Amino acid sequence: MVSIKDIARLAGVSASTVSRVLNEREYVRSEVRQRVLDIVKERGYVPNHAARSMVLQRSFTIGVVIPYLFNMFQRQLFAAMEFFLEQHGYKTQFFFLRWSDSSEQAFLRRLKSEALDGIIFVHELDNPSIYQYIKEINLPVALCTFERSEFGFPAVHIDEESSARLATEYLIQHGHRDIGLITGEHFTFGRQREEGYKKALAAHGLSYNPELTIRATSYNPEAGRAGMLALIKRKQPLSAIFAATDELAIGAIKALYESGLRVPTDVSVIGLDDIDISSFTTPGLTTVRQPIFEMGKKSADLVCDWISHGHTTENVEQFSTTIVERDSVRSLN
Amino acid sequence: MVSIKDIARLAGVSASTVSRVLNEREYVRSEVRQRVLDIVKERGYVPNHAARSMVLQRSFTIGVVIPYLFNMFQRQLFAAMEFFLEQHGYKTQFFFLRWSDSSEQAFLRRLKSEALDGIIFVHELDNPSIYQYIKEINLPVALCTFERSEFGFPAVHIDEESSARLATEYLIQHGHRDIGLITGEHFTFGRQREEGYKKALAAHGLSYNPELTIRATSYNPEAGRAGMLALIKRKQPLSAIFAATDELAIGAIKALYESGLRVPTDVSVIGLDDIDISSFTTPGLTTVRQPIFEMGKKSADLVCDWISHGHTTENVEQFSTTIVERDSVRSLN
DNA sequence: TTGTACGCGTTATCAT
DNA sequence: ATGATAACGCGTACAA
Repeated sequence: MVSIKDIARLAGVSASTVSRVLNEREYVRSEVRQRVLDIVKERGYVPNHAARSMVLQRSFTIGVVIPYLFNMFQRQLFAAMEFFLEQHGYKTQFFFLRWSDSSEQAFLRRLKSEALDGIIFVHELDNPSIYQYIKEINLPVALCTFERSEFGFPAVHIDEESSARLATEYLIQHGHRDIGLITGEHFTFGRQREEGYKKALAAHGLSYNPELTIRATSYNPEAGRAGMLALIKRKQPLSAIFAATDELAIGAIKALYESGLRVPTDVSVIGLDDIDISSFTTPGLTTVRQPIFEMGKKSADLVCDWISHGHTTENVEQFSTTIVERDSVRSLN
Repeated sequence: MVSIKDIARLAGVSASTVSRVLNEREYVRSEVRQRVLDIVKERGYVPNHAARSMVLQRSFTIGVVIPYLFNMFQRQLFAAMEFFLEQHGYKTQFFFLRWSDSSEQAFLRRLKSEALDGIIFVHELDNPSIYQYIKEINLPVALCTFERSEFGFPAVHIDEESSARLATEYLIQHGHRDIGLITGEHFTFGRQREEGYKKALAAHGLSYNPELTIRATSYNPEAGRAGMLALIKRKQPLSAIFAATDELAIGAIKALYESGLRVPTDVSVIGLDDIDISSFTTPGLTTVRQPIFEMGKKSADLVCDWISHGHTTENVEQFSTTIVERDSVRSLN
């Protein structure tokens, strides 16, 4: 492997000079600069990453913490992040976290040993001690799709409750009264979306029927399918379903068809997220859109800003959501 | 940041001893060992990654090269890889490649500066010079979902042609004669799957109608939808479609419904890959299954084996594929 | 404008 | 069984 010393020797200068050239500092005669550059190119020299991070005490790496079984929504999110992080000059290191304490502990160890320059959380942690640790060492961080105001971290998110309310009210406005909910028991957003559903009901004088709520252990299609099947078994009057995520909705639609119920003829379904695949389901899924790409960009910007300009408090950005009308909701009016 | 020297000082020993304890080498009195371990734990010391890689000349990192817009099949694949790579003690560094030469050049630069211990390609490269470079520096590598026998790299893949033939013959066995193909113009596997389709036709005395073939610019649902729409416009007799990937199939089904055609009543559809979502489409997608998880594991094993035991030639593993019967194909018999 | 010397945190080698 | 020292490749303060 060719090192800075090799280049220096070849160019007849010292390593410091090569370093100066490479880092575009002043005080280098332009003819020397050119000679060095030529040799660098000729030999295909590239600075060693480990050595740089050691002396600079920086890793040029930003960690992105995501669930091990990331869903399609998160997939779109972190593809966007990686893209913008690279534009900012950072490598992206993904941390796939399982929903367990030991997994979080392992993450903490890796965190310490890798000297990350910053972190983006796309995954809400169970254990607040990790947030606490990050705050203590003052590590630049941004939260994406949730927030924790008690730590004062920059965050980008949507108003979960209002978005869920938007979805539920769409159903109500289309004449639905017996509206079921499929959400998940984990994560704050699942509870917030449930809350939005209840508020929509209350605001329109509809009573909340606990028999119509399913709290799944996960947010994927399989959980949606199982949840819907369980809901059907309860034999409550039901004309529409609000699924807290699009993946849940996709599973619910599947279960409905398996049970001989057509969507939206017999039961209407609305989701929340607007993942890629939602426009390709049959029927197309009516849902509430989160601006995924923009949120990914913004969270990348937030960490990078913190790294270069220091932490400016009060930068929690709330993105707005909109209804995307497709074909999974029938109007009863 | 607490370093090995701090621990040494605190324990009243030298840094070498701490290092020996941490790396579980012999020649350390057990009482000293215990004292060091206690302090390490108390201070939460974790070895610095950059320093280790510098002295060991290893990064403990394996690069995984995937398309920037990875599909759901690849997503499942590299989640599996990350899992097994971590078990082998390696970090995973993802390289999202765009389909362009400049993107490949940028990859080459990163490759040099990061001193990877190995690479897994889940993405076939356009430019053979990169494979050439890797071969020259003898960097451990494994190919996943394709192979390049001219370089003698270990690889795991399926028999693309036979798998496509399997899918097409399934259609033929169910009485279909007018069978369309939607594949992609990029990547070897797209052409191989086309070849399998043609061979199946020929083997059963069916003539190949070029009007029934669509070569999309991509392999995602949107491309499948556009391809199917174009195919319908040609107004050829058509009772079934072989889509070269499940994502293509999902888009094709969508287009069919949009055009007032029902699946499988009017047109049957079969895919290839068996991605997660395929069991949740309506109707459930009949397809050919690639053993995704096993392939991810095997390719991780292959690089790790090369790293630890050197390159054993002739380790190209071909996984077999099987038909997964769901509801998107109608029997005409 | 350029070179020398040192240090970043760790491990391996050699001496004790 | 343990410690001192050199080395990995780079950036920077300081000397020249």
